[in-house]
Amino acid sequence: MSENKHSGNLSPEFALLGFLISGQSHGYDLHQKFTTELGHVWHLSQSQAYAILKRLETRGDISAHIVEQEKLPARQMLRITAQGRKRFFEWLELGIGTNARSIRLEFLTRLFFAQLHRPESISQIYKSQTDEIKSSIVKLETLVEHLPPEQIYNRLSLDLRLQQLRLIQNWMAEIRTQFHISRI
Amino acid sequence: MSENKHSGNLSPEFALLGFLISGQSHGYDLHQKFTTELGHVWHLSQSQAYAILKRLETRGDISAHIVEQEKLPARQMLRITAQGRKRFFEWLELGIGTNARSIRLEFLTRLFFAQLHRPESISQIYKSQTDEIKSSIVKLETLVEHLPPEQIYNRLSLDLRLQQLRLIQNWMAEIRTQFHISRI
DNA sequence: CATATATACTCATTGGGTGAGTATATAGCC
DNA sequence: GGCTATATACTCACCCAATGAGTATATATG
Repeated sequence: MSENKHSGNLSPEFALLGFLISGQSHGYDLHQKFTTELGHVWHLSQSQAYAILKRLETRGDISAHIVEQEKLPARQMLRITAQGRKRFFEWLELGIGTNARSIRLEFLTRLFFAQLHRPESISQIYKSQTDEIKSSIVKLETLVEHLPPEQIYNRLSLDLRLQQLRLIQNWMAEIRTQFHISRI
Repeated sequence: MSENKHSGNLSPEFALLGFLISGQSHGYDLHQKFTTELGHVWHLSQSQAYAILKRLETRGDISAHIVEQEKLPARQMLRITAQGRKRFFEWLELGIGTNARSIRLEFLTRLFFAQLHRPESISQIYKSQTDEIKSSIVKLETLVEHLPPEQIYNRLSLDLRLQQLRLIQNWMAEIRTQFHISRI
């Protein structure tokens, strides 16, 4: 029913994985990259970044090995594993969110990494996102239609969500032209 | 910087408190009420409702006493305390969110309970919300202005957030006429 | 007579998120 | 020389959000 339901893939973890596709790195650097490149898309505190990386490691999506440094504290060098790579590209091409927030966050992140690692599948990714939006607009429209008229707060909420989705459609159309994404 | 920062007041806990203003009740019933009245504003699972109520109790915002029933399981009858009442009305008149999601969620919830418990302060609540939106639009606009042109994903993100805030302004203007809220 | 639905609540687990702390190095400033 | 700020690199303790499943009983419906 609602967007609070977290689908499990709305999280910066795939972004961290995405940065590791380009080569090994460590927590501090990944957080830096994240902040400068996607800092206004979503926020990730340093401690959160480390927590997510720890989780990715226990799951086997990345592997860590310590690199001593002469003066500064030791680094945990992180590499993406085959499994992590697999999960990342699955997310890149399959993962879709349906609410305004997750679209802004996830779609932009996906676009960013698709540009980097899979430019050839951008139009596919774009299409599945717009399709998802269209279908969730339809769902919402029928929901609103059948809503008892006395439920004014529920109606106001659904109305706004609908308008937000339509706004996102326009915003995405803009992106299509900006990125020269072909229609399929 | 970002909206992920949870301000601590984006939570259905005040809604539960709000239902208890009208009189004592118990977890099951509160969750029912919540779902039928605000179920499309935000989602609250049963177990979440119980978890929040537990927290409110340990904080001293509500008090519980067990009422045995002949056949069905015992109820935990819940009453709002003086402290809880105070916290609720503070939230009602002071709490404001600044991102699209929290506005939809929190503002509608506040409006709902203000209608019920404090109709005379609706225009004040409305005004502080619209003021907040206006100022966060200004903030975003200057942010976008000074954003280095190469940060295209950050720009797209901020652009969408700006457009969403403007959409919310229109949506709120609609609410003003619907609820006959006077300008102050 | 079986099954679904309503009543009423509990528990274990995962994940999101903050804020502060630890420790060292270097660069700039007065 | 001494002070402070900033950068590097990571850890820890804590709290809140959220799900999903489980427990147990009663009543209504086919």
